[in-house]
Amino acid sequence: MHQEKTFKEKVYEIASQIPQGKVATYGQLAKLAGSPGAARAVGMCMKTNPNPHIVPCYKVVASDGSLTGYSAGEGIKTKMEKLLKDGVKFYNDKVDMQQSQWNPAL
DNA sequence: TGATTGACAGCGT
DNA sequence: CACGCTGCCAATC
Repeated sequence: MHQEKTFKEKVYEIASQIPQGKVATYGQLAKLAGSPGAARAVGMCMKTNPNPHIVPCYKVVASDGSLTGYSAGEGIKTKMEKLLKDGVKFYNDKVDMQQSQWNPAL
């Protein structure tokens, strides 16, 4: 292996570090991965997600707290249920970013 | 190598 | 408040 961890590898690692009861936005993961603005690239990584059991992609939500993507189970519905099970606070059909957005510095 | 894709983000209408 | 368009970035075909 010559190449260092690629962007998506970093994203997977960071996503797996999201604590229980918290969520992160695509843009946030992108920034933590070293490429702020690559929110779309992060989304593609989740889609290609080769290891869904180590990458809690359901903890990754849109910047406004709305759930996007997720093709497993009932889709967004299942994703919401998983987040609720994790202790994430919801507000209407969106995550309460005020309380549940992950703060890596914390 | 080039073009296309994709689970976004921000702003405008 | 809901919808649409543009811009950004990395991976994949």
